Amino acid sequence: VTAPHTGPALSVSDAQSAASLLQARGLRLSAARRLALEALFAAASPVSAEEIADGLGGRLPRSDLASVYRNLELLEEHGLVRHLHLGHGPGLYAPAGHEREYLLCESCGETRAVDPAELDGVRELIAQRFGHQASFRHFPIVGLCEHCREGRQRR
Amino acid sequence: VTAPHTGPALSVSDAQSAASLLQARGLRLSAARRLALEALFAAASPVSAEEIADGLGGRLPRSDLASVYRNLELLEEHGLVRHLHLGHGPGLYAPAGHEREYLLCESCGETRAVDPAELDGVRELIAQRFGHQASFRHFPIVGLCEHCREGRQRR
DNA sequence: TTCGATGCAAATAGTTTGCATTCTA
DNA sequence: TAGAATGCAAACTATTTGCATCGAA
Repeated sequence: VTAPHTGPALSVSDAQSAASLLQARGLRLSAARRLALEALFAAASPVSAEEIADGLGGRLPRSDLASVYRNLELLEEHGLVRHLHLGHGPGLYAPAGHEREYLLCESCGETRAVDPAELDGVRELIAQRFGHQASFRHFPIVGLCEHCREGRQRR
Repeated sequence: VTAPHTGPALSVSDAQSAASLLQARGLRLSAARRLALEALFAAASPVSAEEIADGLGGRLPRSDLASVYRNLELLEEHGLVRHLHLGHGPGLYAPAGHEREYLLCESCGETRAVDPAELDGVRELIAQRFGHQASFRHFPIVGLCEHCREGRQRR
């Protein structure tokens, strides 16, 4: 299965309020945990556990990779974080409030993040046809981007 | 990136013709290679490298996992096989001619395989909106299946 | 002062690679 | 019989787990 978190997704918009929420739920606010939150919210796009452990390449203090994974799991269970996969390679993590869905070009590898509203028509069509309530947050829509399609137009 | 094969997908429909095609291209037809093809074509749905190495649970002779991976890579390069991912867990392999696309329920984990034609409307809408030529062969459309949606209706 | 959380090390899963040996063409 | 492919072992990447120690509440 794909979606592990138990509660609903929570839309806290910064590391500070995420931290408060954890405390309100009786969880301890350790340095490693605070760092994971800061890294997640500081990043413009989803990051890997390794990048978080490395403190986003030195911009933040580093922490242990095992703790990062443990904290990401906990944050996901609490609906503060979600993870996704874009192609192969390590899983990526984003704050739950980071509402983006993805298109991935299988030719040039480019990832395009779009606002969920842009996919509502697609979602609706899928719901009609299959009764399936779709999202492209976890896995991207794979295919050929406009540019690569053109490149293959004539032979 | 996601799609590694170089040539176009080839629609051979059985292990025998796939084997002939390999020979015609000057590749050797070893026992392990023949077995991989037989396993792939014998299976009703995509199988993992491990399942192939195990001879589909004993129905076929087993072969070495490393050779299975090497052969799958080669078969993919030759457009005879493709691989895909349904949720977490090992990658899955199918004959290139196995034209199915997938819907995955993130709640109950059920995978639904559909004929590509059923998704042409969706594909068209995505092409209009994004200029992206989509396929759901490699990653499934994740979401809530009809059944799980109902279960969440009220409450 | 007590558990929850950490850090380190080792284990696990999936996949890839090196190399001597085997076998196909 | 030459070189392609194999089998086995080791390496590698991503992730998880065990356990003694540490630290937040």
